[in-house]
Amino acid sequence: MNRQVLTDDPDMDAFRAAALRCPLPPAVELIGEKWAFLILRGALNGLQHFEQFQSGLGIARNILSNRLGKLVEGGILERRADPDDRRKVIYSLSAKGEALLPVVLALRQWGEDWGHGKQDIMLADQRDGQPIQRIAIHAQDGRELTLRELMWIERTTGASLKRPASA
Amino acid sequence: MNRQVLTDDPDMDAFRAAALRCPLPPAVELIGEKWAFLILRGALNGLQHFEQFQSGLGIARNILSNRLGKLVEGGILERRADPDDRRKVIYSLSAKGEALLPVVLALRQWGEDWGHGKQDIMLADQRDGQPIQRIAIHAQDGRELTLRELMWIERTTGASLKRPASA
DNA sequence: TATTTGCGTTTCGAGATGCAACCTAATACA
DNA sequence: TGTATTAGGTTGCATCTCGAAACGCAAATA
Repeated sequence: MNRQVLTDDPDMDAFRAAALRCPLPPAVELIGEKWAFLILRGALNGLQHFEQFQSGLGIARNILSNRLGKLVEGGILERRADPDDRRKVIYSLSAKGEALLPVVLALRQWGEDWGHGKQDIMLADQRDGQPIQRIAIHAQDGRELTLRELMWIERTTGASLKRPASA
Repeated sequence: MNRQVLTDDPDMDAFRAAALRCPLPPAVELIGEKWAFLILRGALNGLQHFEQFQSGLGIARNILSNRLGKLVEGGILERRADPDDRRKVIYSLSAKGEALLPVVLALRQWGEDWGHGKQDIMLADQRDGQPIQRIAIHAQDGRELTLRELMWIERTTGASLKRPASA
């Protein structure tokens, strides 16, 4: 009964096996969706209230309500009443939500690189006002790496794997 | 007729104005979707054929067909006939598609950090077998920066902005 | 020639989405 | 005080998308 379904393709089997423990699908389930991602961007830019998201993003109210709920449920946003105006609700990023900044920034950068419009504002270090570095994959020695310069290794042993198997 | 709708909230107006030129929405339109993202992961891991994606991801055939088409249309995947077997079609990443690796990796890393399962394999530098660095936001001097250490500046002048306005 | 494989398309029911109208509590205004 | 407005939803309904299974067709295989 606990027999594994195997194909004649060892790569596929490896892929499926690895996919079972892959952190990506649950993450995608949470923010891999148009509105969730745009809400996240809004929150990173300081939007806090229902009406701000609604008019800022142009999302339908019922969908916004649903998405905010899921993001809160997923621990990305925190929901609390506004002490200054008890009609209002404040949605703010949790630490888990703020940790998504590199993902959003990497995607923004990709969008700019590949012609989906360029912003005339950019992020900078508050300390000296210098723009931040590009987001990239770096080797320990600091070199930038591309897909073809990478290999998979086992976390514990460091042993190398012939083929990739699930990001 | 070309009158702009203004609210009484200047932050919101700035946000909406910036959103019009933001590279994120088009990017999200392309890959900000459950299956598109997982197809991308598959492609980064060497999946090439329709049947590989289908059985590997467990996606319905019509949806897979549709998503592959959109990814090709969006320039992320390239579609060509397999010279060795003309029934087969090879979907391979374009340069534009490969450039999404940091996005996928950043999200995988986030998933691992926040308890959505940890892989026992990791990416390493082919040159020395050392694991890659974490993906993060770096200042010019190399320091890692968090959301609160960042500010927005104007790209051309370097002038600082009081408030953030669209990632 | 008959069968299998690869890559789709078609069909159809279920669920998600978007819009507008409505609701309720808290606040602001007269 | 009474009335209007605002914030944050919910409800109803038409439409769109999704997913599973069946079907089609060309190329490969037996």
